[in-house]
Amino acid sequence: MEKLDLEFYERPNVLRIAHELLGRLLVTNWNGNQTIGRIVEVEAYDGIVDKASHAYGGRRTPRTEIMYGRAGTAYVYLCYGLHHLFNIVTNKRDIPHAILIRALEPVGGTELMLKRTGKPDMDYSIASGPGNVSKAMGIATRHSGVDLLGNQIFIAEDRHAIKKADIASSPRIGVDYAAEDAGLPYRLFIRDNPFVSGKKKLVK
DNA sequence: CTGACGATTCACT
DNA sequence: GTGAATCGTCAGC
Repeated sequence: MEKLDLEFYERPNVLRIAHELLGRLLVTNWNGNQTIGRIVEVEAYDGIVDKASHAYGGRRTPRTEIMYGRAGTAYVYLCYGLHHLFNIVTNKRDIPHAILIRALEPVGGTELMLKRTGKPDMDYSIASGPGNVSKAMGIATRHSGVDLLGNQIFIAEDRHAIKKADIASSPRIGVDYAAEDAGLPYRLFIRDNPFVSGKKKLVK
């Protein structure tokens, strides 16, 4: 499996990268256990100009500092005290772009995913929604800062390219606080994929 | 030091 | 549709 490289992550257009992440494989690897999921839903966060981003207005805190670092790094944070949300840092240093992975279609290590999530059987919800993605993949806040060019967590190329026509967009979920930016179509997902989270309300 | 709250999920009405 | 779970983070004192 070929990893996506630094050039891929360092590019300036976060929406373009988000588009290109769809259909690719997220891999986690630790304690001799590997899990693999195809990325079917993402959200782009456009740095300091984006009111929905933790880095809006150039806000820097110990937690968000990761986003100002090198592209191709994991940014994981705890949401609502219980959910670990996994993001990918993009663009050059000091430009805090990030992409939230919101849903995966299980590809490998499904037994382990079932064990981690406590589900008796495989179903569409196993890695649907950002909290469930992390749970199924075994990702937690302690992985914030992990290098995606390494072997623990990485994104792999995949032969099957996603056609542009198969990608749909909508406003992002749970960012109503972001005023005029709340309506931006920065949530991207593979049309008709049953693992995509939420209700189906297509924008285009 | 303190309190308010979140890029959510799930069970329940 | 509504509400509880649950705790690290951060602004404000």
